[in-house]
Amino acid sequence: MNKKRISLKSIAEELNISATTVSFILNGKAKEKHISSKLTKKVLEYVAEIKYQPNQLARSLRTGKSNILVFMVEDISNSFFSKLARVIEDIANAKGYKVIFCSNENDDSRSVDLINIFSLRQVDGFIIVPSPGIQHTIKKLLDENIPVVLLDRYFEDVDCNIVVINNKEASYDATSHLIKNNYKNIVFITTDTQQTQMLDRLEGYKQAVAENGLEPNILFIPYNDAHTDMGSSLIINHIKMSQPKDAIFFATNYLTLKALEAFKAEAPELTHPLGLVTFDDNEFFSILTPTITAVSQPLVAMGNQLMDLMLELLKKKDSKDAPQKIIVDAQLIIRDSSSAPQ
Amino acid sequence: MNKKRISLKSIAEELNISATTVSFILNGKAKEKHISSKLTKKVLEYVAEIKYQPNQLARSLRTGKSNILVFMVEDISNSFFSKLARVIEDIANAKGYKVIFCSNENDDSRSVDLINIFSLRQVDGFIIVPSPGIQHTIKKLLDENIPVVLLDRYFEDVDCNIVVINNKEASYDATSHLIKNNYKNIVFITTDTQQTQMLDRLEGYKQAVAENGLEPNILFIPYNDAHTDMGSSLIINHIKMSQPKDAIFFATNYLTLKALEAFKAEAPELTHPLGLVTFDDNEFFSILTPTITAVSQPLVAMGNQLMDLMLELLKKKDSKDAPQKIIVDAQLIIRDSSSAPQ
DNA sequence: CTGAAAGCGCTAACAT
DNA sequence: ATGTTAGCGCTTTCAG
Repeated sequence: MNKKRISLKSIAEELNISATTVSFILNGKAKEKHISSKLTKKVLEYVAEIKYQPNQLARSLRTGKSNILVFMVEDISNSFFSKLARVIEDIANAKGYKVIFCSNENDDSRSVDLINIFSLRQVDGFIIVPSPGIQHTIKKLLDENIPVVLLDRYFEDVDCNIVVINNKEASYDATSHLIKNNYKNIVFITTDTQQTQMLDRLEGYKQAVAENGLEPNILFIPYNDAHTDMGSSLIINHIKMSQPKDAIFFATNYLTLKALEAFKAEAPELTHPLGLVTFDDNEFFSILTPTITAVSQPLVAMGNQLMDLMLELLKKKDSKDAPQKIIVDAQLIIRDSSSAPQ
Repeated sequence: MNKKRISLKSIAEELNISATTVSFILNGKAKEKHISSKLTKKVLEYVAEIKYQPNQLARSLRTGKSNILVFMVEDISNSFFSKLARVIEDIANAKGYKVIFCSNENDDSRSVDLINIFSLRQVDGFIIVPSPGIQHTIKKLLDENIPVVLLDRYFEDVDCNIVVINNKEASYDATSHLIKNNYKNIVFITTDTQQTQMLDRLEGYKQAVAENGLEPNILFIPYNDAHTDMGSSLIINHIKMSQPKDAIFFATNYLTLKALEAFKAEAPELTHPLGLVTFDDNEFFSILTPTITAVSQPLVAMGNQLMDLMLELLKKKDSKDAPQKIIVDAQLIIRDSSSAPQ
């Protein structure tokens, strides 16, 4: 049993040629380097026989490329992000890239740590759902000419490639839909983060309400309460106080989940007459009673756009083209929860 | 602006000492190597000032360690796996490891490809939800003394560390629960894969049914149909044919989802009188009508056990201790869907 | 107490 | 048409 790890060198020795030649052949430069086709064939066959696979680490160290991408999201266990992760993973794999996923919890220091750590590993590119205050870190990446695409939200003052949905319009449409169905007091429940996606959704809601001569009714849940029972309590209390109990528009999926859980457990009498619309579709929404109307973000389209952009950046890393802002249209999926009240 | 990338060497030059000394200090070997505390302090301060961070790739190439773990699951967008991923990610990060997630789709060649690719990147350890036929690849990893922990399912003929739940008992208990609640014709719906977790669940069901003098009623869905409409049709047809329409026990979460979708859309009249129990809990089960009884796999406990094992393996990679088989108890969460029929 | 030097495995100018 | 050589940035043995 040959214990010696196979390497370029060991192959070269075995075949009595130089490592360079082997390297050229393996990297498809045989033609270009005028290496005889017999030798090429011989090497290829030998390599196939012993199933040699080059050490990627050494290669990366030398070339500066790792063929690894980072996909940093708020929370990989959130179904929106995990579904999207799957789309991206598949595209990346097909193109020879591996993907590292990580969750930043919308926390700046966590984001910065993760970005630093992966930069040191010579990651080739970043797809990032940025936490509120990491403009500086993003800029640093851009300055170093590292491919970055921002997802879901962005910074006005950072000139970066981004893929987002038309949050404001989608929110406007969803609100208008409720209004058209005769709801008058639409509570908009959102978080208190000052990030673009949430502000745009709020804006769309406000505009639709104003245009129809209605009063806005907005509940801000502190971000840190949103995943806790504190969040549910705030929601339930607010709804109990609202007159008339009419409709709710949730600005993001985890608020919806928290609220539905709480309604079911503690105030089932509230949920029945309420109109409900939420951002982010979920496979369970068509099974719930009533089925839930949702603003669906087109995962596959977004994943494709994201990777198209990224692959382009990866190709021509040098050229400083103007960054692109890609806006994907969300779709309102109308189900029972938003039908006109009796 | 100093364009020169900072490296150990550049620091050494700047400070007029050797790279060796810097390396020792940075790796906490100052004491051990009897380096003067003044020098140590000076270096540490300088390094902090210029925010030097060592190139991990070079370090990995030299040491053979990457501080990266792979977590390979069937499908990262499946909520069971993405929730677990989150638990593992957090523990790993706290211990200085990064995690690469990937989905093998329960496909052997995909699994083998992924494992190979990551081996070449000197990944430190693998947590794997194995596809049916990769014993050989797992054995190869073990032979090379690479830390591997199998999750959810395993191979009888591979001597590997594993973390699983008590599938058979959990399944037996869930079936018994239905029987106790007076269900007589319990359809067990599973996939046709021959993997341990599914076989054990089937076994538990059979045993409970047999002990109570009932007839087993088993529906095998081909794995490749399970995520498609073909799967739903098979289920609906089978239930329509079953007399009496009584109860269903789903052996895995995606079957449940598919079936619930289909029932809601095409045969709402069926679902009402049926008793339902499923493997794998979901946050939406307590919101559905009726709420769904589920065998809950304790994610946090599993994640902890998994990482305990992995970290132990990582520490003493040499010693060939007997592999451990850790069995975590699942919990039956009783909700409305399994209450006694009227 | 500190440094020189070898080497992890690969790539790519620069020979020849 | 193929080989020599010099690194990529780090760790670690061995010498002093």
